[in-house]
Amino acid sequence: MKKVTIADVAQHANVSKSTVSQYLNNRFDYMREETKNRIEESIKELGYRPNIVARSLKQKSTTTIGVIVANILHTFSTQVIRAIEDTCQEAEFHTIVCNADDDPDKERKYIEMLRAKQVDGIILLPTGDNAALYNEMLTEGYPIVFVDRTVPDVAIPSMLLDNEKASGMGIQHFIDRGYTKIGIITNVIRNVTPRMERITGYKNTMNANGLDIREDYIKSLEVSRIREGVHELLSLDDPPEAILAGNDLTLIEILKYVKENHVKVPEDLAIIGIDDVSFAGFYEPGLTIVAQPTFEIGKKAAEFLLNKIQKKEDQDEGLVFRFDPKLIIRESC
Amino acid sequence: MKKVTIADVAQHANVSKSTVSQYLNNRFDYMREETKNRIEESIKELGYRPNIVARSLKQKSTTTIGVIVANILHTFSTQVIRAIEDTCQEAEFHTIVCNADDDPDKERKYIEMLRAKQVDGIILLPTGDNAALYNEMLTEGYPIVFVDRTVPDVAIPSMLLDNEKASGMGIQHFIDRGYTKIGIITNVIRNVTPRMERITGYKNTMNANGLDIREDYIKSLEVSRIREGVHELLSLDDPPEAILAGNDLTLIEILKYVKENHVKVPEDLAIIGIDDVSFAGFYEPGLTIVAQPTFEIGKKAAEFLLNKIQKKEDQDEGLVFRFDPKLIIRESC
DNA sequence: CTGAAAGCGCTTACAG
DNA sequence: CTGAAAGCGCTTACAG
Repeated sequence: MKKVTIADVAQHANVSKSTVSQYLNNRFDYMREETKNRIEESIKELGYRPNIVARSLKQKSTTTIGVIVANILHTFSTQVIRAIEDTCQEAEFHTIVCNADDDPDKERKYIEMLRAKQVDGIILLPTGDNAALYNEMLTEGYPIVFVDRTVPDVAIPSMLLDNEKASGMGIQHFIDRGYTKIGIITNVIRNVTPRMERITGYKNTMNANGLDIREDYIKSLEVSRIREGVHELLSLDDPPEAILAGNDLTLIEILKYVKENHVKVPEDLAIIGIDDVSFAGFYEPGLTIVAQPTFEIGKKAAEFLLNKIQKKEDQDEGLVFRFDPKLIIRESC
Repeated sequence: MKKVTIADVAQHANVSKSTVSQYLNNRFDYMREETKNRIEESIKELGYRPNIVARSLKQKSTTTIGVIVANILHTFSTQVIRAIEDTCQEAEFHTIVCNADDDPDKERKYIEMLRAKQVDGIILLPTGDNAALYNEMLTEGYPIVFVDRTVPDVAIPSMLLDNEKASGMGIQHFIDRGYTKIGIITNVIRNVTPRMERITGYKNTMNANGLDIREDYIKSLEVSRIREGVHELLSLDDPPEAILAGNDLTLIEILKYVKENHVKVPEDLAIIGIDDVSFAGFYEPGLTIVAQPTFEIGKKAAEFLLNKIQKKEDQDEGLVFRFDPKLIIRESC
């Protein structure tokens, strides 16, 4: 079963390799009908399949992009990946997905590998800790876009949620329902955009409604410590009656606590989460959620990158693209 | 910012391209320390990054494998993908993941594309409807393994759950808890291994316990019709008191029905699902589940494929590898 | 210990 | 309308 190459087809069809190549690339302008048919038949007969690696080497394009996510465990990441794949699919681009696992070293390694593989561009949900490397790619003009986060002093186009608005929406909904003792829990990795902006949104909205900000109502913890955090919050003399979960993983930890301690939602504790988790609708009670437009975000990121790759012209109409969150009201508040 | 190639490094270090190539491939046996250092420095100075596409063309290996899943919406698929990626990662292989969306045409197209891209092998969660194509790859000796399903008359190695045992375990647990009126719902796409085997397991276990099999307790429906199916089941004169959900998507539909109709679990209806969904633990009540060893399955598939790719020797000690399910008892039965 | 040369399978000006 | 030739950036016998 040796590979059949373009040379075999050429020989079989009694034409030159060039002509077969023209055929493969749909340049029929100057090709006689008869030649065309002969080539077509030879291809079928020999079961020829073009070698894209060879083509890539010559054309300097692999029609493949890389996607590196900081942490694949987030619903957000998987949904964005899906959107990116769908969008690339339409443009006949392939994607290679890598999970940096919140580890900047892994991230760097993946960037190197993907570039060695000559991917035409990269979509990065950055860990944030490789600023020098990011900037290097930027100055080289290598096509890259960020998703979910921006990085200080790195002017790479970023597609991300309007995080302040997102937490603001959740908090405002609590307040509209009459809650005033409202806490927020986020999970901390590094000082990363979404978490900090969400806390800002919380504070701003509390202020705007004339409510005091109590630092002891604000918790930033590692995932493994969130349940403790909930416990501490609820053990306060004057505990919060509502909690905003900063993302899906945080929400899940809170729900685990709720189950373990037979907390009644929303009677004992109202809950709103950011990120529309799969079970929000049929969980009992249905979970009120601030959803991210994950599909739009992924789609925009992919389109932006593909544009950059395909046309050389600059399209950087902006650097930071903010997307609007959406409040989905169910029963947990 | 023109690309620096091996020729540039060679020139800069004052050696030949061959020698640089030796260096890159860690063949230091015959290289003077000094040469080595010179090359090393030149690489750093020039910021040289080898072009893997060129290497792949020459070596006829891309150190990349393709993974095509029939339907990415299943928890099973995403978990298996994760395991495959982790395993490949260790072997310095990359993966390209494609979602066939239960569409045999898409599947065929992906297989063609991946092979044109010269991936070294493919892991397929087959739709099942491309038997001719599967067999073609088999006879060509192209490295391929199946996961989750076998396909009639296609002798490709397959890693999959012991499905009969899985549903048997669930049914036996119902029976052990005193249930005798037990139904099963699966979602139907095509006549695909897991679904059919799970129904067989159901029947066998009922029989083994001296219980009659009622055909009206067995439902195979499209996802969108499952809620109706539950309704029909529970509207029977003599309705089942326990239902086994054939997979995660089915389980979710059942839970939606439960919520909409205020069914009490397990008092009104005991439930067991196959596939350990993310929320099983903190859902109220905790969901009793028959879990698949998704990580093991994915790992085994990847190892098997990589073996086949790397050593040419045949390792087909078997054709169908069955994995044991595990019952996780929580509160829904 | 190192280099010259051929070749992997394509594409692309260019010539005719 | 079609072909010969060069080249993409590597690797790999082989020669010395």
